[in-house]
Amino acid sequence: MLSPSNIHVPDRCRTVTEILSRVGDKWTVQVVMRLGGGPKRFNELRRMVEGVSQRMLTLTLRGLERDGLVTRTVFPTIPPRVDYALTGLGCSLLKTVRELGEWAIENREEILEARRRFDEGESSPASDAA
Amino acid sequence: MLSPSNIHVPDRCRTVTEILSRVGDKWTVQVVMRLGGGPKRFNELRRMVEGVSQRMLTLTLRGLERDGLVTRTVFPTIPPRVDYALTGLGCSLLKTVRELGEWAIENREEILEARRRFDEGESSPASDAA
DNA sequence: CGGAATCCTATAGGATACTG
DNA sequence: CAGTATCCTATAGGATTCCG
Repeated sequence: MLSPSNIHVPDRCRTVTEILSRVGDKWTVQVVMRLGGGPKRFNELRRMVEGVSQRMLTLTLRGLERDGLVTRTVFPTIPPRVDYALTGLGCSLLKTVRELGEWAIENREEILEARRRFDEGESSPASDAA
Repeated sequence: MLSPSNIHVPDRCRTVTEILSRVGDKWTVQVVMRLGGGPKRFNELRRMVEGVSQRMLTLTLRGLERDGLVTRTVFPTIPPRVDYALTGLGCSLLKTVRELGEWAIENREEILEARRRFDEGESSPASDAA
């Protein structure tokens, strides 16, 4: 159904870019990954993600909810309780994102080494011209 | 070799987050995808990516080069010519990123519809309480 | 507990002008 | 052509305070 991914369709590019900018933000992926372990409460997530501010967790979850990636369930108890869980769509995203994560882990060392080499070359640019 | 991806290793999380923040920036993915079609010159890329400023293209390419994802080849001619090409590492990233792209394309409509529903519900929050 | 609102700063990134 | 340098603005996002 899809045409081969190596042809350039502007509309698709925009789609991909748009989705990636959501996925690429500072917290979305981490939140999705934690939710991969099952539904979580707000502060539970807050503790798990570590480093996220309350504000950003709220915004991140709102965005995910808006895109149909997580559900938000309110229990009108006192104190209130709110559960967040991945939808089917969210699970499929998690799966894909995990693959990117695997790539990152597998190639971490190679990237870090390339980075070291690059930074070395930058600091002494005349060394190889001799 | 890798432990299952469903256990939480802080170090890995940081790696994934770090890599994703590179991939998730505004231009990296688009540049990598265009380079998937073979080596490109600077202004050639500039025209293909469409919307990218010269400054950001430079920064994006520098970042990719630093991480060992693209090579930069200078031909000391006049006018100068510089070719950018994916490395093996860059190709493997492209492959993974394309999968995320496929996901985005496949689920585009579902996401957009979820978004519409969400925005509707927000604008008339009392409608379902009746 | 689970937010919303406000304030403030750091950074991303665009536009422009200059250079080898 | 392929950058670099500078300036400027918009946005992301942290810290804090208040609320049901």
